[in-house]
Amino acid sequence: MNDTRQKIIDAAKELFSTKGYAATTTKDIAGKAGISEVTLFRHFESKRNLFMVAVHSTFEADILINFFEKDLTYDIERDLKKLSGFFYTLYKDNAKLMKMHIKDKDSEEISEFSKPKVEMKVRTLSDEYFQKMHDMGVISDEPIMCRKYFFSNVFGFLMRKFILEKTDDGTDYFNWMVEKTITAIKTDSSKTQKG
Amino acid sequence: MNDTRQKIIDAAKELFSTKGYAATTTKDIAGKAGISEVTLFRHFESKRNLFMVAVHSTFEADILINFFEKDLTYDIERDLKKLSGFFYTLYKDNAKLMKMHIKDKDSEEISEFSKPKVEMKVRTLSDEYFQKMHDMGVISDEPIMCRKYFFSNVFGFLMRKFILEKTDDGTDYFNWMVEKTITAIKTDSSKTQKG
DNA sequence: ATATTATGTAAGTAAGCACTTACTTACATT
DNA sequence: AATGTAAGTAAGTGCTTACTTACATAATAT
Repeated sequence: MNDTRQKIIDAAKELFSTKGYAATTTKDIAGKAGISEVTLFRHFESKRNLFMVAVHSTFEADILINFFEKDLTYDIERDLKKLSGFFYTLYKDNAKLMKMHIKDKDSEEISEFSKPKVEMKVRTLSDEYFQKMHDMGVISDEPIMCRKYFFSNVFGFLMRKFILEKTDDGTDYFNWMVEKTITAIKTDSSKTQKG
Repeated sequence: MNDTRQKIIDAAKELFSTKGYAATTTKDIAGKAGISEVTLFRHFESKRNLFMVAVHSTFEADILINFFEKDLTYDIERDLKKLSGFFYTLYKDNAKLMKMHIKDKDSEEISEFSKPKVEMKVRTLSDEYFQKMHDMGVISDEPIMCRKYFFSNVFGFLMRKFILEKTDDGTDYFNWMVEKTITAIKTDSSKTQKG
C-alpha cells in the first residue's frame, strides 16, 4: 500500500539527512521503516531513485511565492516580519532536507538534484520588493544590498538553529533580530558612515 | 619522509571536506596524494585515524584569542571590523574543515571530534567585550543579544560564501554588511520599536 | 660496502554494500 | 475454489571497501 511507501520515504529522509547519502544503507532504511529490504526495492528501483523521491517529495515553497504575489502590504515592517516567519517555518519543517542538501552537494552521485528554481524566484520577487521600497523612499541604501542583508541575517540564524542545532537561539532572539535588521535596513548607511 | 605524510593529509582534507567521510575511500586519497594505498596505511593506522589527524592539524584560532587579549581598543567600530576580518580569514582558510564538520557531525563514527573549546573561549571573551561596551554606554541593548547579532550576521555571510559557495557575495558587500551591523548594534532598539 | 629506511607492486582477505532470485505467507477479490 | 496483491525470508551475486602480507627497489646513513 501507499503506507509502506511513505514509511520508507520517511525513514530515508531521516537517515539521509543525518548520516548523508553514502553512509546510509538500504538495510538501515528498511530497518528504520520496519519493512524488509526486498520490499524497499520493490517500491523503488534503486537507492538513488529513493533518494530523489525523498528529496522531491519535501520541499514546498508555494507559501512564499503566494505571499509575494498576494499578501504584500508594502508596510515594510509587517511584510518582512511575515516573510521571516515563513522562512522560519520552512527551515524548521525542512531542516532535514537542508542538511541533506549541504551534506551531499559535492557528491558526484547526487549533484544534479536541485531547488534553484524556487530560490531564483524568491530572489527575483524580493528584489522587486526592495526596489519598490527604495522608490517609495522607505529605504535609502541599494535595494540589492538590503535584500542580501535581510536574507543573510535570517539565514544565518536559521542555519545555526536548524542545521548546526545550536540550542541557545530561541524565537525571542529571532524576533528581536528581525526587528533590528528591519530598523537597520530603514536606516541610511551614508549618514552614519565613519563619524 | 614527512613530505609523504603531509601529501596524504592534504589530499585527505580535500576529499573528506568535499565528499564527506563515508564517501571518501583510502584509494581516492592515495591517488590524489600520488602515493600508493599501502604507503597510506604505513603512515596512518586506519582511515579513521587519518581523519582525526587531518582534522586536528588544521584549526588554529590563536589569532582570535590573541586579538581579544592584546589588541582591543574599545573603539567598537574598529574592534568589530578587525574581528570580522579575522573571522573572514579563518573561514576562508578553514572552509574545508568547516564543511567536513557539518557533513559528518551526525556520523557515529566521527562525532567526538571537536573544536568547542575555542568556540566557548571566543564566546566568553566577546561577551565580556559587549558587556564593557554596554557599561560604557556605547550600546543600549542587552549585550548578549548584541553579541549574537554581530556573530550570526557575520556567520551567515561566511556560511553562504564558503560552505554553500554562493558566488555573488563579495568583500564589498561583506564590509558594507559589517558596518551596517555595527551601526545597528549602536542603535537602541527600544527607541525604534513599533512606532 | 652494507644495513636501514621509505617507498612501490601485486595479491589477497574478510566484511559490507546495492541489488536479485526463488520461494512463502496472508489476505482480498472474483 | 482460483487468482491477485503486498508483503516476508533466506540465500546469493558481483562489486567495493578497509586493511594486510610478501617481496622488490632505490636512496640514505653508517
